[in-house]
Amino acid sequence: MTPRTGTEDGHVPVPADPRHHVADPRARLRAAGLRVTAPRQAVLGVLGEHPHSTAEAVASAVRSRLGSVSTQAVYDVLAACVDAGLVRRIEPAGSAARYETRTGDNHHHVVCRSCGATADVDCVVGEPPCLTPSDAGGFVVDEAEVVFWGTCPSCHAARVGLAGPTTARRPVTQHESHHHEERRT
Amino acid sequence: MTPRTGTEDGHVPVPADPRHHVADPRARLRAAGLRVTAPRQAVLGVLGEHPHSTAEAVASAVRSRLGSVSTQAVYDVLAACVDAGLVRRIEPAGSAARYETRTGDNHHHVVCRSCGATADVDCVVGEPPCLTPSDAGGFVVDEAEVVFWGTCPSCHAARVGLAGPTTARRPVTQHESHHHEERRT
DNA sequence: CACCGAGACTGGAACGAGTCAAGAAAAGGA
DNA sequence: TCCTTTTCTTGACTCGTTCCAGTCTCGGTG
Repeated sequence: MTPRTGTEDGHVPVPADPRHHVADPRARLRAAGLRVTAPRQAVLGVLGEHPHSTAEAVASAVRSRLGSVSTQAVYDVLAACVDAGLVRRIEPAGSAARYETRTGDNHHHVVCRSCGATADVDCVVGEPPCLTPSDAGGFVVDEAEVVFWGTCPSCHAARVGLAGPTTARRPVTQHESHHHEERRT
Repeated sequence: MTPRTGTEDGHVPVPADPRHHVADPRARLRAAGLRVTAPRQAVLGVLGEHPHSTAEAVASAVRSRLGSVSTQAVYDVLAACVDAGLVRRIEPAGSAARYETRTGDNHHHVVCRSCGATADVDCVVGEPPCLTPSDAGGFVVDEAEVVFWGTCPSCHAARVGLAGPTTARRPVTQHESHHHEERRT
């Protein structure tokens, strides 16, 4: 994800989007039976603009809107929203958890190995083929989660035209984010 | 840290032999060009017997064989083996990393939501259908990782016993009960 | 429209899983 | 065997996240 610096404009004028995906946070909170508070609206707003943000990224974005919000509050809000089904939490290996407001459809993700950028991928072949493992060893499966690993456009470009010095790119992944796998082109 | 130029790249992948996870640890280590040490043999041995173990589980199992081995040594060994392609590391959301000796084939996993038990699942429809997302948003994808979430046989039985059928699909990500382990395909 | 209680936030400490660094101990080729 | 290289031991430390206890506030009620 790209935590751009300039953080949004104070309020979202309901851009008349197709679904209520990007609808007014207030409305969604109410609909979910959750209290409407500033931190919650802010969190939903931020996530709407920057999907796949980490808790910390959300926290700082929220702070830049509201002034000061405790980290704990952000975690609480996120947890509450996840519980209520307003937010989905994904946890790609080797990085902190990321959150997004697109719920309901079981879409998947592509994650960049080098910078951690994440993008949505609609369900693979149209229908969920992955939902039926040939043999689940007796498990009762209720969800299939797919993560595609690869290289995002910009990292790929950087790598191809490389020879470039260590221009401080965005070291998004602090933990071991490089599982050198390759093979299989 | 971005995987900048080279540094620790260029490891020589071991010719993946499907039977490797049954072979003598010593032989495998040699074949991979790694030194043969007691901790390493023990780690591979343990993983052979208990696939999908966490680092901590491996550590304690190894200790019960060798007496005393530092946690750090276990992490080092695991990392070395992963690098050499002798061990694969998986990291299901909400639990610590797990390791297995079955490498080479890109198989997937089923994870039990309530106890964390993990089992292998052979690639879904025979061939990897998941490897080709319809639209990867410009990403260059090189691997697809699939995790099936559900309930393992014993947890399922337990649940059915005292409540209605599995209807509640809530994210049970609490620290799962310990040492509830595997079952093979 | 002030009141009140469950449910939100605050701040700080605590935790689990891993990583880093420096030195002691071995593995194995010469 | 000796010596170099790699591995193991200790122990401090980071990160992301959670737990706790106290304070504040949303929003339903009198």
